[in-house]
Amino acid sequence: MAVEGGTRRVTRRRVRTRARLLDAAFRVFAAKGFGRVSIEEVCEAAGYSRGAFYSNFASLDELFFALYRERAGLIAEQVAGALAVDGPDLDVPACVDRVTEVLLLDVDWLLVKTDFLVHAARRPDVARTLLEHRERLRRAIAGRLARAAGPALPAVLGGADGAAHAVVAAYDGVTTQLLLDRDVEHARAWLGQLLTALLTDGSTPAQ
Amino acid sequence: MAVEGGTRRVTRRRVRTRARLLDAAFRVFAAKGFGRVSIEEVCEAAGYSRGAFYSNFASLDELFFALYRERAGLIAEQVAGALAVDGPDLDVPACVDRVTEVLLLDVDWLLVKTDFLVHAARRPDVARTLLEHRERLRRAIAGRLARAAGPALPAVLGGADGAAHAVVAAYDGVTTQLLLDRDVEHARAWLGQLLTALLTDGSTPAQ
DNA sequence: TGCATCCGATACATTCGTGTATCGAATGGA
DNA sequence: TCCATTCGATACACGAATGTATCGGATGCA
Repeated sequence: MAVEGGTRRVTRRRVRTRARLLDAAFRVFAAKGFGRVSIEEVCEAAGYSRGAFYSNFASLDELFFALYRERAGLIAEQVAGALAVDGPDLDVPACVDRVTEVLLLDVDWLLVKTDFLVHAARRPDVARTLLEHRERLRRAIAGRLARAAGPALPAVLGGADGAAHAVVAAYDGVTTQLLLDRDVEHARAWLGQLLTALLTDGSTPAQ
Repeated sequence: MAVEGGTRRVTRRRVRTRARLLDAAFRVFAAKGFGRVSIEEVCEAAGYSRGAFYSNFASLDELFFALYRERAGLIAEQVAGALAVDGPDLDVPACVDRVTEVLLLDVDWLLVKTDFLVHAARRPDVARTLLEHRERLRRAIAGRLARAAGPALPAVLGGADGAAHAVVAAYDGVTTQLLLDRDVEHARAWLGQLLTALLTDGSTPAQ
C-alpha cells in the first residue's frame, strides 16, 4: 500500500506531540530568541524528552522552519479574509483597519518572525522561500488595491504594484519600532496613518 | 593619581587588540549571525586567544553592545553630515539621495544591526538605548525637514515630526526587503521613491 | 636602561548540548 | 482482544564552549 517511499502509519499521538513541540518552541523562541534556544529547552517546555524531538524533527532549524510555515500560513489566511470581506464595496480605510488589526496582533509572533528574517537572510534557500511568501502577500494586496482605488493611487509609486510594495514596507517599518517600544495600540494607529498617507493622494483627502 | 576607581595605564597594545577584536566580531557576526557565534570564533578571526578576549570584555553581549555603539555612531555622523551639507539651500530630493546612499551602503552592517534589533527587543535596557539612538536620528531628520519644506509636508502625518517617523519607518521597511534580496541598488531607488511619495504632497509634483 | 605593571597565551576543570542506540509502552488495524 | 508497528524515554559517548588560574613576555614610565 506504500504509494510513497516513506508512507508510515501516522499515529494520533504523533501529531499531538508534534503540535505540542511546535507550540512550546513558539513560546521559547519568543522569549529567548531562536539563537539562544537549545533543543532541550524546547523539549522541557513541551513536556517531552529529546527522544520525542529527534523522532519528529531532524534539527532545530527544521522545527523553526515548520513553525514559521504554520504560523505564517495562519496569518496569511486571516489577511486574505480581511482583504476579501467587502467584495465590491471597496471601502479602503475600513479594509486598512482590519488588515492592520490582524498584522499587529501579537508581538510574540513579530519577534519570532523577525528572528526568522535574520535567519533567512543568511541562507539563500530560506530567503527565497520567505521572498515568495512576501510576494504572494503583495500580490493579494495589489489585487485588492487595483480593484479598490486603481487610478486614485499616487503616481509616484507606480501603480497598484508599487503601492503594495509600499504597504509591505510600511508594515515592516512599523514592526521594527513596535519590537522596541512594545506599544501595539500606538503601532496600529501609526500604521493606519502611514498607509493612509501612502495610499491616498494628497489631492484626495482621506476618509 | 587615580582620579577614578579603575584608572589603569591603558596600553597601546590594548586599544589595538580591542579594535581588532571588534573588527573581527563584525565580520563573524555578519557572516553567521550573533546567535550562532562563539567567543572562540571571534578570537580566532581576530588572531587572538580567549585570554585576550576576557581581558577586554566580560561577555559576548558586552562586545556586541560596544560594536553596535561604535558602528552606529559612525553612521550617525555620516548621516548628520549628509543632512547638513547644503545649509540654507534646502534641496530635499538631493538630500534624500545623499542620506539614502549612506544608510544603504553596507548590507553586512544592516545584518548586524538587525541582529542587534532582535537582541535588544528582548532586553528592555538595551531596547531603551536603541530607542534613544533612533529618537536622536529622528530629531535630526525632523529638524532638517522643518527647515526645508515645513508646510509643504502632507498633513496626514502630522508635521515634520510625523514625517521624520515616516522616514525612519520607510528606511526600516526597505531594509527588511534588502536583507532578503540583497539588491542594494534596487533598495536605494525604492527608498528614494518611497520617501518622495511620503514627503511630497500629491499636489506638489516631485522634483 | 631597569623595573613595576599590564596584557594576552596556555592549560585545566567543568558544564552544556548534541546525536545515537536501545528498550518498554502506547497505538490501531485485524 | 491480539499483535505488529511505531513512538518516545532513558542512557551513553562525545564534542564544543565557557570561565578561571597561572605565567612569561611586552610595555611604558622614571
